[in-house]
Amino acid sequence: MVLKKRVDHGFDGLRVPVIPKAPRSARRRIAFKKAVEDGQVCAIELLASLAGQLLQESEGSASSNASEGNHHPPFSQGVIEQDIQDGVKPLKKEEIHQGSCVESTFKTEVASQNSSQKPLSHTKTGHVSVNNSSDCCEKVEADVKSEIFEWDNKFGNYSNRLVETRENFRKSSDGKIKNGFKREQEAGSSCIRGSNLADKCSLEGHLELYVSPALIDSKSNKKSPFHRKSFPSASFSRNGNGIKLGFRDDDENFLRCKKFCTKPKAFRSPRRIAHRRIRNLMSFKYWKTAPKLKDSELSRSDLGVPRYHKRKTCYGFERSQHNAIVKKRKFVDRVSGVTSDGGFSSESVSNSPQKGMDGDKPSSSAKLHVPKAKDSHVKFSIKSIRIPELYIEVPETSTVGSLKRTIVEAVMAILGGGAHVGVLLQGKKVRDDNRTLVQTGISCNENLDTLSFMLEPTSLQASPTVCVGDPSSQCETSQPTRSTEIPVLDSGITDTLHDSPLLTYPGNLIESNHESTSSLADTTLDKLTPDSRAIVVVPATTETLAVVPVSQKTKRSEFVQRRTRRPFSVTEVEALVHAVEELGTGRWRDVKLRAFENADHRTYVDLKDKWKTLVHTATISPQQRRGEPVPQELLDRVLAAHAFWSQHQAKQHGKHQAGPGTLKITEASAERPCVC
DNA sequence: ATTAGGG
DNA sequence: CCCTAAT
Repeated sequence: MVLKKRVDHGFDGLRVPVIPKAPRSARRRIAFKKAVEDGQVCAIELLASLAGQLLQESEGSASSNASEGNHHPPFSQGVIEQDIQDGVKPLKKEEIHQGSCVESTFKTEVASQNSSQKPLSHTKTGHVSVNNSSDCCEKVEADVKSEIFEWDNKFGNYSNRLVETRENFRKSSDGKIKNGFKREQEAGSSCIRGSNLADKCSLEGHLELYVSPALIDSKSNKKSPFHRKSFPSASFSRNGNGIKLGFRDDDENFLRCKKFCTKPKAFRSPRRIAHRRIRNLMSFKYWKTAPKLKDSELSRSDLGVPRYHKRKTCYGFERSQHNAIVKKRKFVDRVSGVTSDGGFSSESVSNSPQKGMDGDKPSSSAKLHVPKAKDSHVKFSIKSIRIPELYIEVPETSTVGSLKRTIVEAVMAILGGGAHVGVLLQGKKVRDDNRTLVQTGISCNENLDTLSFMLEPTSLQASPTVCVGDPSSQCETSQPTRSTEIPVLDSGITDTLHDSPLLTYPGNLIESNHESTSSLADTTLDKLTPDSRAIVVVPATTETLAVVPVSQKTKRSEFVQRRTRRPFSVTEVEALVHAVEELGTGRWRDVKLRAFENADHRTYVDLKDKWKTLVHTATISPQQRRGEPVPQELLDRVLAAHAFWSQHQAKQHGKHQAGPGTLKITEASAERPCVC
């Protein structure tokens, strides 16, 4: 039986990488188990990180015991609203500590199919509270309601009924809490493994937890007070009952998924969802008021990505210059510690030579050099940094140069925003930033090979990293097939990392096109350092690009730039007018087909818009008009046609029944010669 | 995927 | 041109 979990309604929020579900293969299962045991997969942490974000603002006022007043978030509505308005700042894990608690509601929906091909659906809703009331105790309680419809026999106990369970995860610790939360070291106790949330819903692939603005769903979207409020991916709104958490697995197999999505109609195509998600993430509106953004400079282009999708229609690809889009990314990573969150990681820390940088800036991936003698410095030199695969689409006619630029921009879009670097040692994430390298063990030879760095979204710092460094094993475990990277930097350029532009291209790499200024030159190491803003990593759920960098710093990425302006020529206007005269307004697709069939850069929307402006132009005085003047004759026809079609709803049916003829009669004087 | 409108 | 909502 194949199951597919559903994502919620076009959610556009921060998605936190998370809980890998128990893999199927024995081998992976073992690896998975290990991950759990190693504390790399812990529900509490996950929830905590989410909770922490909320706590950020209300930390002080949070009640100390979440188990009480279960259904009442420790935050007043007012606080939350404030939150949203001001934007939610990414929280630091350190901020989540004693005395804090958080409650969240979650909803999981699973669409599946049983042997008889009947659609199944399993919805879980519940309330989760994360409590960290003391220095050494973390507790997660969850009331879960499961509604199973035609659940598969395999899960027999859940067939056609409502199941309510209470799940408690408690983590009493013996150690101190570091960085806010300590990881569960005991397999099975409070880790996700013991959680029904994961177990029962875990299907295949990898589970992922994300926060979603509860109010933003397919329906309420428009009216949602947050609709125009814009909030960063890291923010989330809540309804009366709290944040909405969702668990879902990755779309391991899109095709398969597609198949199921057709079933429960309510289940939207994942791709669509992703698409929507991305688009929303990219929507400038949603970001401009993002919390930490100092200014609104952030332009769409900064968000570099896919809105392009929509244009990828038959008329599509109009991007003339940089018309390339990063459409999606396929994870095909079999190596590195690419995290489930799609973060990119440096795969290799190779031993590179002297060129290494000083130890003071070990920010990015690199390789260490064992300190020689007295020199207590550890030198790192980056061998390469990888990023998840970016699927780029460019017109056949684009030049190699533009392709290069496109790639550069794509990369810059990701790196430009700054990312946080996670350090992984022997497969485990080094969470304590305050420890010294020596203390951490990043100074001995033995560890060199197991040291790796991982770029991750700053805003996710507090969240657990599922996939860790020691790539070979664990990564594969939780995230088998994804992510191929584009080597951003791979060479012995190690030394340049420091003083000069991070990405030093061999000069010729980028053509001297003016636009090529898409500089890598600006990408200095600091951009990779922790202070950078945020990068939203949208798990490669579907075919969409998974990484959406978010940062005002990325001014340059013209990635998803606005299409280059292409004023309509008189000839085009003529063609448009002619077509409209015949077809009328409201049939832009036909107009497109008829008059701009081969003008890929003119979409029917463009034509419609142009018509709109033409009408306007024809309405205003000649002095007010701008741009290449349009013959008055044409404008007259525009007005005539506009007037005509305004009356006769052109909409309806085909061809020009009463079309042109009538028009000409009516507005004879200004009419164009003839149509047929 | 289109259409209709607002920005 | 862009962005969305509604079809």
